[in-house]
Amino acid sequence: MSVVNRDQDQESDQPRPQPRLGRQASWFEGEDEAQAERGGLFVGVVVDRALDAVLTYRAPQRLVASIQLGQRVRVPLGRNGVVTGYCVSVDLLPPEDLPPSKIKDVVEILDAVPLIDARMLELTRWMAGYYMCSWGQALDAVVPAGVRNQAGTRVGTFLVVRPEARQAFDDETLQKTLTAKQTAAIEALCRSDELLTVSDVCRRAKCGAGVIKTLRDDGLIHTVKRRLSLAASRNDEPAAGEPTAAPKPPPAMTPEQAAAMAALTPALDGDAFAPFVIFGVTGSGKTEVYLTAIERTVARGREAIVLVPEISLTPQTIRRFRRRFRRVAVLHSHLSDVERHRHWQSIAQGEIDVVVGARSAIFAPTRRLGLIVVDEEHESTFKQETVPRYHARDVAVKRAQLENTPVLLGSATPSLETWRNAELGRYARISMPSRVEGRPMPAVEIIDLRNEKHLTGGLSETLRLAMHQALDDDGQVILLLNRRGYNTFVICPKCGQVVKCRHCDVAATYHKNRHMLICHTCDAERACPPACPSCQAPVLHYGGIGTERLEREIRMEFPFHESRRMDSDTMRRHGSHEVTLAAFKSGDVKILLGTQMIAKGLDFPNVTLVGVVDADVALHLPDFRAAERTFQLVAQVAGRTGRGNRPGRVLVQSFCPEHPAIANAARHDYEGFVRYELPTREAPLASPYGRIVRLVARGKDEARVEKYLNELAKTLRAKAPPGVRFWGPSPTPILKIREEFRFHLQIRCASAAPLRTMLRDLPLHPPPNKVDLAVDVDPISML
DNA sequence: CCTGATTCCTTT
DNA sequence: AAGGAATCAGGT
Ligand SMILES: [Zn+2]
Ligand SMILES: [Zn+2]
Repeated sequence: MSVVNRDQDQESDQPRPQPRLGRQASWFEGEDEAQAERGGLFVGVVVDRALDAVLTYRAPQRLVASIQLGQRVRVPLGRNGVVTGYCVSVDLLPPEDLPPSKIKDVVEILDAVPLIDARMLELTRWMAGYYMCSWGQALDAVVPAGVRNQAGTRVGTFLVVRPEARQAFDDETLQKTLTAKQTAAIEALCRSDELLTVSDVCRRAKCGAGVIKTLRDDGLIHTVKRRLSLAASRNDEPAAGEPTAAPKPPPAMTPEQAAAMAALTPALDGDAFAPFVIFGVTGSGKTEVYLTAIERTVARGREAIVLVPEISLTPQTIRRFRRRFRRVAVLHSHLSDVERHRHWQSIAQGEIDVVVGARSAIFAPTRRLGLIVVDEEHESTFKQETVPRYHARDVAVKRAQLENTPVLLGSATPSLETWRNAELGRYARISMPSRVEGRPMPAVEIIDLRNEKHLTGGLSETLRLAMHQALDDDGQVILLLNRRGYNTFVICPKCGQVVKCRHCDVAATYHKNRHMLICHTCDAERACPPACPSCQAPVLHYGGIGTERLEREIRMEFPFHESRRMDSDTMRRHGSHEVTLAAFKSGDVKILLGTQMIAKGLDFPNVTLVGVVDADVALHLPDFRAAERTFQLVAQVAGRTGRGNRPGRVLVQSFCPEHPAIANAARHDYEGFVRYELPTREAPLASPYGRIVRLVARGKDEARVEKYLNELAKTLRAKAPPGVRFWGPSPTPILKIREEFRFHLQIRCASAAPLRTMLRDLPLHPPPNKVDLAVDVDPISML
């Protein structure tokens, strides 16, 4: 057991330092004067509600000595009773415009040690302003639940000998007044270096609890409460079976890697904000550059945070960091509250050099941050789709700015926002255009599905043939199809209606293994209807190919080659991911098929063929980033082959092979794609040329939702500064989700400031009852 | 004039 | 956000 922090002492006789208050009570009058004369400090408190104000409370005398910035406190709030909030400021005087009679007292301090520091307070305040949420909501995103409820700790009661009694015991005057058992108990307490509980003392002094009660009643000893960590052992790290290999000497650098390090080194050794974009093709060795940069950071006694998309947080990735660094914390989304709390504590304690994690790892409470790395910077999973709707990459840049550190944004296919920032010189660009060991980029062939005769089970003849060849040559095959399920729609041939989810305006997907229709939006299931729900026609047509159907096709076509499907249906159990990848790596499995989770950061030297079954999946979605996402996915997958000594082949099936997203991805030509895509964004003020705020109203009463958003749009339009443009209001692409109708309004402007001023008093136009309004700054999802 | 529902208002 | 007060619609 170890004491992790000091909690409220119950009967501590330590004198409390008196607050030194420069009393300038001249403007206190009458009864307010009495209030003010009670002394204390005035603290700004942000409550964990959607309440957009800092409320002032008074810390009474008994709390004055312990109140600190970043602690959580319990405060009375209106008629709601007592609520929890964060202390964000401590002042000698309350704000002048606040009648002192309204100021209430802080009831209790929850954390002996503040959960966050001043820099984190500043970061969250920025988030609240930028993403238009309350400060309290931003703080809630930063401090994990496990830390808030101190998961894995408990409060223990310990015995302490009062100083007078101890003195008397040391002088051996006390002993005369005590029985033998009592003396033994006091002696046990005085001799122990650590705090002892009642049962500890009983064991050591071989006495009963009654003896201790007598000593307490006589005032010779008293009790003290301390919060303890339950398991002091930290042997959950590293993962089982994972030898903590001695740090390996880094491999020799390629000229490009060396050049990248040369560009980074001054920033890594300095103390200034320095944003970089590392634009490196897949296989160019970006990760080695990150590792070397982190090494340099750690060597000067600073910590590094590495952000990686959740799906890339594979054992392979984690191993790479553990091999190189001793004190690594990995923060993935499946940690328990206790594990998360323990990691938070060790990071805050300075016991960790490198934090690797997904989105929320950007809030890791490092002590002396020296570097932030955001790998796969373009990934949309860095955007949180619930309040606060922050983008971890952008928060990373802001945090780097506040903490004066370099930040590295790495990608083979940078987001257009980041690319433009580099073009404008806001970010320094480091290019790594060639692969390590001079390996060529794989040849990518596009299969024009319009010319393919037989397209059974999603596979063209060309792709089938290529698979046979690859497998006959003892190579391995990866097939990507970014659609789960067996059939992606069920349609009535008579009336043309698609069977929809009962609660959403979405076509239901047929899952054969469960023989059910499942909604991919709300996960609701429904039985396969015996007849058309609209016109009662008895026969329904099942169409559209998902991974489950593709798997069946592969099993039939290649019965003697082991295949494995990897999507969120087959990877439900924790660890199955790892098992499947291990089976593929060992060569037992020859064909790996699945959704985009197979496209990330995996390195299989024996893969000689990668097939993209339907490159058009995301291309026609009603979203200005549809082409960008299609390009990114195809380009990422194309980089997954030819990493070993054998040359790789990539086949991409598409109905629109000449689309620049697909054609440029096939040529591994990022800049070619950018030259096409960027100009299409400029006129409509889409990102990166325009800043976008998206307002989404939703509710069960469709007319009510629509009416509210229309009225809101009207009032906003009336006071819109020049240069602000409105898109909508219109129904969202998915009109209904979980019985709620949704309408949205996009507001775009070349710069952020007019948007901000216009929306500053959005709270003056709140939605009516049973309608909710969501404000999404820099939206990623448009559905 | 009473009842339940809905909207408004405040929070330090 | 959430609770209480104020207001409203409709029935006796
Ligand atoms: Zn029908
Ligand atoms: Zn649904």
